[in-house]
This record gives sequence, C-alpha cells and structure tokens, in this order.
Amino acid sequence: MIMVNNKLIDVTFKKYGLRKTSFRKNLFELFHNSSNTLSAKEISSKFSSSADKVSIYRALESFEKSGLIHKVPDKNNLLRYSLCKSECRPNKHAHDHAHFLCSVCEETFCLDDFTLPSTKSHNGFLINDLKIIMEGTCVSCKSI
Amino acid sequence: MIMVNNKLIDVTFKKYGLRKTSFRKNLFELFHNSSNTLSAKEISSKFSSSADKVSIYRALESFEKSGLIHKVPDKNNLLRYSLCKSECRPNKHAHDHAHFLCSVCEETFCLDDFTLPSTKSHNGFLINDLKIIMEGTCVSCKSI
DNA sequence: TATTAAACGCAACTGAATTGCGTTAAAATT
DNA sequence: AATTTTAACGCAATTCAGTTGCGTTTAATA
Ligand SMILES: [Mn+2]
Ligand SMILES: [Mn+2]
Ligand SMILES: [Zn+2]
Ligand SMILES: [Zn+2]
Repeated sequence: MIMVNNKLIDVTFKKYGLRKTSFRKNLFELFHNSSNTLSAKEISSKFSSSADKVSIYRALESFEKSGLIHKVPDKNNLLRYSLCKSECRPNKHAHDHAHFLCSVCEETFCLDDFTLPSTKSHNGFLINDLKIIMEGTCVSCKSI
Repeated sequence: MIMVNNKLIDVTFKKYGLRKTSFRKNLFELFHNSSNTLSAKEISSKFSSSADKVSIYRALESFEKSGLIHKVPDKNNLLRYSLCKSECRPNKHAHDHAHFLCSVCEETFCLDDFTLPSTKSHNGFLINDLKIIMEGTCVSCKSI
C-alpha cells in the first residue's frame, strides 16, 4: 500500500516530530496521494474499517498540531483536512493559496497561483490567517 | 419585547413570505438588534428556554431559505447565522462580504465593507461563489 | 533487552442537529 | 364570523460526528 517512498516518510515524520506507526504512515500517504481534501469518514472508508475512528481523529489532531495538515471548511460542517505546503509549522500555517470546490465532481483543487490579499488588519480586526474558498465548475467538468 | 416597529415586521415578513408567529417575530427582532452573528444555543438563551430548540432550528432554516438570514462560518463548526442585506432572495444570497472568526472570543463577525474580488473565472475554473474567511483577534478582544 | 511514553482500540459518552407525530394557531376560504 | 386548510409548534426519541476513559500495544531510547 505504501506508494510514497520511505525516504519521504522518514524526512517528513522527522521534520514534524511524528511517530512512524503503520497507521499514521498510511494516513500520510493517503493525504499525499489525494488531490482532494479528506473528512474522517472518507478516511475511514479508505482504510475499510481497519482503523478505529478514534485513532483517525487523534491522528488528524496530531498532524494538524504539527503543521502537516490544516483544517478546510466543509459544506456540511464536518471536520475536513488538507495537506499543508512544506512551509507550514505548528505556529504558522501558511495557507497562501485558494481552494476550489467543484460542484459537479466534488473534487477539491488548490489554486496555488491565486494570490490572497495580504491585509494584516481591517477596521481594528487583526488578521492572522485568511482563507479563500471558491465553489463552481472545474475545468474538466466545464467541458462535459 | 418588540423594539422593531410592527411596520418593518409586516413589510419584511410579507417580502420574504414568512408567517407572523410571535416566536418568529421575536426571532427576527433578535437578529435585527444583534450586532454579531447568532448560533441556535445563543438564540435559545436569549429566549430563556421559552422557545423549543426544534422551533429555533426550523425557523432558522425557514429564514435562510427565504433569504432573510445567511449561514456564517463558526469556530466550533456550529450552525451560525446573520441577517442578510436587503438584496438577498431565496435563489440569490448576495454574500459580498468577508467573515472574521475571533480566536479569543470565538465569535464570528461580518465584515460588510470588506468586499470580495468579483472574479468569475480563474484558469478555466468557473467561480459561482467565493468566500473569504479570516481568523485573528477582533476589535474588543485586542484591547483586553 | 529493558524502560518509557506515545499511539491504539474498544466502549461509553456528549451534544448539536434531525425526525416523527400529535397539537396549536395563522392564513385563506366560505 | 365560522370553517377549512396548512404551516408552525412542542415534546420525545433518534442520529451521528466527535470526545473521553482506560487498559493494552507498539515505537522510540537508553
Ligand atoms: Mn490546500
Ligand atoms: Mn455575513
Ligand atoms: Zn469538477
Ligand atoms: Zn473576539
């Protein structure tokens, strides 16, 4: 099942201070090979119930705290996560890109070249983090 | 308890096709007099348990469908709503503003004067809806 | 190899949100 | 004004994402 090479796992887990348990390695791989964002339920189904849901939630929390993944807003208010860019750290998630949700195929796309406004404050509100979430029709679904 | 004049209630409820029950009139008033957004729990406490939570949820759903209120993001993934601008209709919620989540008080604020980019496409992606969600410290929490 | 500390897995729990259904009240019709 | 119709109400029961407790296993380390 491991398609991501072990070197990358070693480097990544060392960098983020994570234990290399078989489940967490597989979970990392799942994120790494997913173009779309993931909910706990989706993760569970990918593991075909071989992973306990509590382990999933705790791993997600741990990954998020380390700066490996970040929360993404979800239409149905579920917890949903996506792999971070390599610049992310526990104290600073660098979400310097917009996310696009296709209403047709339900895929999520990272629009890396969509530059975010770099505003740091607005009317006295101090902005630490800014997310842009788009909804619409993706390139491939448009032409169907 | 009614501070919003009855004329406004009449006009608004007619405009949005809503029944004038005493609870829903009070709920509308609550939204009208609130500077910040509201969750079901917060609404419940304002009514000091005189309104059933099911009625609250159903009223919120009904208000939202009519275009009177809109969902806003919440720090703890709760359902949270805010009064819409007068331009909103069932089929077209004009969410032309950004939302701000305070990490300290966990409130959500509508930044009505932070207008969203009106981009309709990007690299072939057709954008129907665009959301900006900011996180940071709100005005009041900043000065504590 | 032994120690220790984090991760796992199972069951039980929590709490926001939903559903069912009989009752009440607003609006429409007569 | 009285009747019919239909939406809203209220209570109980349910659902389900997410959490907590705790004993066991496994990875890191010494
Ligand atoms: Mn992303
Ligand atoms: Mn708003
Ligand atoms: Zn698509
Ligand atoms: Zn605040």
